[in-house]
Formats: sequence, structure tokens, C-alpha cells
Amino acid sequence: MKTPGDSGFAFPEWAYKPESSPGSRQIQLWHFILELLRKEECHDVIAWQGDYGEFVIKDPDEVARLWGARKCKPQMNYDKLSRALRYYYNKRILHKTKGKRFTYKFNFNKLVLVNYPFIDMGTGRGVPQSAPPVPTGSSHFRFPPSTPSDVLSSSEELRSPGMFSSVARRMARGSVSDCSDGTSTNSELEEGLGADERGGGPERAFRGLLPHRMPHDSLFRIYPNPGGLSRPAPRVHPDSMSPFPVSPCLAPGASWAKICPPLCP
DNA sequence: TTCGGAACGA
DNA sequence: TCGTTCCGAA
Repeated sequence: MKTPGDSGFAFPEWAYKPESSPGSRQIQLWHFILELLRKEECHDVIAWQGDYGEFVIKDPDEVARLWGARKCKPQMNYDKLSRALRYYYNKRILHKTKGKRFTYKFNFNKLVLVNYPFIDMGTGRGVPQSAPPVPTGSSHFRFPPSTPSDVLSSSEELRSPGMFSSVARRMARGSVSDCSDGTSTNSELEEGLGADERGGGPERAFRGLLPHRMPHDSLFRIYPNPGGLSRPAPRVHPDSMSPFPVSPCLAPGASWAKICPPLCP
């Protein structure tokens, strides 16, 4: 009962577009995960949980199957998929929520800031738990700050076009640390890396890297609407768990194969 | 269950 | 580069 274009999401389009991958290559796993997360049809296999970008893979086998279908790798399984996921740790795209099975967490600060370096997040005090990191009114917006450590990266890992990159770190000064979700059993330790970079002072490395202030609007329009479908973002009731509001979909008992058909050449 | 090295491919 | 495959270790 809902269009394939989806309209309830509240995450920047670029995050879902393969084009946002470096070099416009194949779809990347974290894109795919986000894609699954976006649609509630797949909430039986993967869904948001906790705060900012935390998600749990409820059905590892199914997620792996879906991923395998997308990549034409029938032999895909969770063991292999999770290996790919683990590579994201170093890149700080993802990290593991320790103690919780099949639970990972996105570093939206990193992901978003890399693409939107000039967003205003200095006032990220009373950020709502489900703050969608998307410029709703094409103006400045703020999104949940995370640990101050996800903003380091000794080298640029994920940047799409290569226009802006390092500037992001300068802005990303999340003051809030640790996860404030109810399940903060052990919380996530961001290693000593976080304090490392902070103590050193980012300015040192990026003294002359700041570009000549670009218009904010242009930055938010790097990735225009996908198929020309402009969604007015209908008011969907935000999930209590999901960091971003998602619109319900899929009839009960539908098969995932229909939602995510194999795209093999 | 999770981690990460290693070899390999596109 | 970003996985995929395999695998030993914790």
C-alpha cells in the first residue's frame, strides 16, 4: 500500500543512492543496510533499535540472503556479510553494540558530515532521539550528536565526489558521548582514538583547508531527488525505536523476495 | 557470536 | 577500494 518511491523516510537521499558511493561503483553494504532499514517491510529482518542509528539484525540469514541477491552472490551468509560489516569499524561507518547480538550502530555524524560539512550542530543540546538528519526545509538542521570520536579519521575514507571532506571533522564536535538509550548496559567505548584527535586539535591539520564558504543551499542539493519524485514528506508516526520516522508498509506475511528482487544481469 | 588476518576478485 | 571467501582464535 505504498509506493515504491517511499516517502516516509527522513534520511538524505544520497545515503540511499548508489551514486553516493565513492566512484559511483556498485552498491555498498551500508547503503544496502540503510535501504533495508528505510522500509518497514523489512522490519522483520532488520530494524532500528535504540537511539541514533542503532539497528538490530533480527534475521541474519535473511539479511544475508537479501544482500547476496543484490550482489548476485547466492553463497552469501551472515558470516561473510558480517565480515564486510566489520571492515566498517575501522572506517567508522559502523561499530558494534557490544553485548547485543546482531546489533550495530551507524555513525551518522561521520556519514552526514562528510556530505554536509556545514550543518549547524553546535546547538545539539536537546536533540530529540529521533531527529532525522535531513534538511527538512533546505535550511540548516541538526542531528543527534554522538561520540566525539567518530570525527577523526586520519585519512578520508568515505567521501563521494571529493569536493568536501576534511572540513567535516572540524565541525563535527559532538559534545554528547555514550548512548543514552535504555540499554546502555556497557555503552560503547570509542577507544582512545576519540580523545586522541580532540586533544591534538583538528585545526592543526586543516588550517588552510577551509574552502571559501559555499552557499548552504547548494550543498543540500548535491543529490537531487531520485526519480523526480518529490515527496512532501507526509506525517508518518515516528517509530518509537527508529532514529528516523519511517512509514509503514508491506502486508503482513509478504515475502522479501518481492521487495528486494534479485538484480542479476 | 564476534573478531580480524589473509588471499583474492572486480 | 570494497567486499567475498575462508578460517583460526577469543
